[in-house]
Amino acid sequence: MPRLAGSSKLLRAINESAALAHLLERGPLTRADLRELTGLSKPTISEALRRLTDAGLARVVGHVSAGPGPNAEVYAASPDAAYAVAVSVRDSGETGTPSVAAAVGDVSGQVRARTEVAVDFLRTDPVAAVTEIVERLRADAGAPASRLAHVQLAVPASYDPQTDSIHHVGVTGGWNRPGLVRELRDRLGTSVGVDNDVNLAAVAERRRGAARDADSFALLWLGDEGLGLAIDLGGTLLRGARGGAGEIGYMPLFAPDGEDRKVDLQDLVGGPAVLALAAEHGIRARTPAAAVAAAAAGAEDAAPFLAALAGRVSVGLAAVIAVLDPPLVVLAGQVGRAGGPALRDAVTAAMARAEPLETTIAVTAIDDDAVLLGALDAGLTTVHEALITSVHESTT
Amino acid sequence: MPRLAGSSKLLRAINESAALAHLLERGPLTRADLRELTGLSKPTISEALRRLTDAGLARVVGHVSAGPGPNAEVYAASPDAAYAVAVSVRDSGETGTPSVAAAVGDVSGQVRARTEVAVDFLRTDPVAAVTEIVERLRADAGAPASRLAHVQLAVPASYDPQTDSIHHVGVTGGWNRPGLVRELRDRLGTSVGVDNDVNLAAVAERRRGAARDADSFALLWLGDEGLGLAIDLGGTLLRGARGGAGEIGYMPLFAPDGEDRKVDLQDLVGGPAVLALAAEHGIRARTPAAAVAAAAAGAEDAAPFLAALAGRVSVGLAAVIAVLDPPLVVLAGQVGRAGGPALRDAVTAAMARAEPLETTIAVTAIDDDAVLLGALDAGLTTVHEALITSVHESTT
DNA sequence: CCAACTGTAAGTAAGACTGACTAACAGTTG
DNA sequence: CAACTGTTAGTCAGTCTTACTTACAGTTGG
Repeated sequence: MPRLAGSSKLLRAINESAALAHLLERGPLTRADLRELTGLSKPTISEALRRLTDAGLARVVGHVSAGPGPNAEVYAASPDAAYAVAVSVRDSGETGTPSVAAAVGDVSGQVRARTEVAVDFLRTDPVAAVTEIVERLRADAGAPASRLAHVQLAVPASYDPQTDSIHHVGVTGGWNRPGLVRELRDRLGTSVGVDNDVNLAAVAERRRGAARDADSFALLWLGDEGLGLAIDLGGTLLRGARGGAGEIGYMPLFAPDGEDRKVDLQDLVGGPAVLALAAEHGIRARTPAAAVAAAAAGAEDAAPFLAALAGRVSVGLAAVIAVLDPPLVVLAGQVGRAGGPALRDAVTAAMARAEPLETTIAVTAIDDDAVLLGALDAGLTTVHEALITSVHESTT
Repeated sequence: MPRLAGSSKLLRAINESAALAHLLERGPLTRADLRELTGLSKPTISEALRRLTDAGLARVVGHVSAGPGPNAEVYAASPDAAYAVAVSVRDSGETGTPSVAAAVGDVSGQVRARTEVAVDFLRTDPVAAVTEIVERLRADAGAPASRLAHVQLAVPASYDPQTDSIHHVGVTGGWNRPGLVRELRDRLGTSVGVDNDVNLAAVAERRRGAARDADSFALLWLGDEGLGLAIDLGGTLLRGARGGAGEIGYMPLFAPDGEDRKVDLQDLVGGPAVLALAAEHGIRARTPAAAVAAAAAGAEDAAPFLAALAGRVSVGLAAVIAVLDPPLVVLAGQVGRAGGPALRDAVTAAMARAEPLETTIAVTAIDDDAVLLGALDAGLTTVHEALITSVHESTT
């Protein structure tokens, strides 16, 4: 419910925003398309487009001929109206120094530059490191600093916006000092978003992956190291009170007549546990993902291993399904992806044994770096919204 | 993001809606108040109020004198602009016939009539029974049929709007035939909402109970019979794919070295389980709630019983907290209410043992029929929204 | 094969209409 | 008398409708 009120200026702002929003969401459109979409008259659409072009937010990108008559001009949101940078920070194995992946995208969604570097956060301050990477990448993409609108960080941790601090950091170094994000914001001069890496992978999954048509879904991340859960409810991510939703790695499991064994889900399906389980079944590999990939590819005696793994996964999923009842669960992460359809079928079978299953299980459909792409998607969405509301305000 | 566009008519509609929305949410207001809230000018506010009054949606309810000058007129949304009826269907024990509670409320939130009857749904068709109750109650309240805008049903079951069917019904009779709600809608000639009783209790808890100031919260319903979970995320209830979110009674519990014992949460904290646990500790009572009430009141040897019960409750809550991370959990239902602060403290202690607890545990603050009141709150909210959008449309 | 013609659609210009704002004012009350 | 409520009059902003100009595609005739 918009509790909005105002005079004719508001009207112009609304109409102009609507036009821009359609251009951003649906791509290039003619005046006639916009007329159809907004229900506005020809002169009004013309006026709105004129103002948007003057403001540098839209431009003519071509002409289209549809039968007799003059060719209609095709308008699109200017790709270089604004840029977003995504930075994905991750622990690259227990020994290696953390690696940072980053990408710049423009308003049209195009990736304009991309990089990956190793950073030792024990010796480098996160703020300095991130600032430098962002600046270099922006320069590489040829984007003017004034057009850099948003920086989206992905961290293997949870972020609590209320206290502005990052918790459960899986990365070494000064990441968990409070106020870090504010500092970054000040240094970069842009808005800065921080989110859990698994949450951002879910964003990518919704945009371009297996969850494209899902109403809601849960994404279970089975990584080489940790595991995590992202919950997408109709396109909105559930983050929890302190950004701690989906921290199911720490979910204590119930031991019925229980001497407290303190078993949690991480002990069952975390990377080391998967490796150990594989070894028990005679499958040896360097990483959990490799072990699962071998099994999925049909190594001898693979079926029992996959079944055992699927059984463990289903334990965690049972809780998720009982609480949330998502129509779709996507398996992702290095291990999830490696498992492919074989793991998916095993999990489906394991779940069906416990209860009549009405939840679809799917495997991630993203081959690239899901976290980085998701962060970019999220960042660009933020930029889109900022542009739309900026139209609102500039007209005031 | 409003993808709204239009001409001056839209402007009028927006402004008028905004005025009505404020009247509905904040209660009686003067023109000056509305000017402040909407930012509109005096003539515009006057015009909007004139139109709302003409449409029977608002009226002058008094005058207020604030210093010199004429006394300002105080406007309020007409209480009798529309009515909502809430109907709560529940199983009253295993032997008794189901009981139905119902109430009529007006736009101002006032309860105008209320009733409670026993209905044998084995012999009476649900549609006929509900229609009759609604009609009688409406007549009792002196509300004209044309003004009855919405009927909200509360059922001890989950409702799947996609298939228009009610699942897991705890009530006997023809409740689970598909299309029932559509039928009811046709018969009553109003919009009809159906929701799980625990969800609706959560609505009441948010409006007038322990969760009034919470950002989000989970409500754990410990009833004399079943248990349930409602999840409120910033004022929106999470319902799940097929209305099955929060069906944690069926959550299978993990047995570590598991011969499948098929233990679920219902077996641990369902009514019979609570009664049995009480008996083990030498506490005998007719209902689970009575047992817990006795313990909370300080019956001898009560502490170990409460601790054991709290331990079981914490098993279920651990899963909820791991998945959702709510800032607040409210214990409700007959057993939860009976437990009072004693149970709350016991659960808090049990939870703190498992992990550093950042979640507040509270006891319901609603003494009346939470489900019925919540259904009425939900119904009236629907009515408010309908009124606001009707203003939008009537101006078109 | 080319040139002119015809019908259709894109975009613009002009005038009418709607709604909100400002400013001034009449009426009330402490 | 001063301050405040609510109305009236006039103005301004923005969109709509209608009519017009211009451009293009396809067709027809030499």
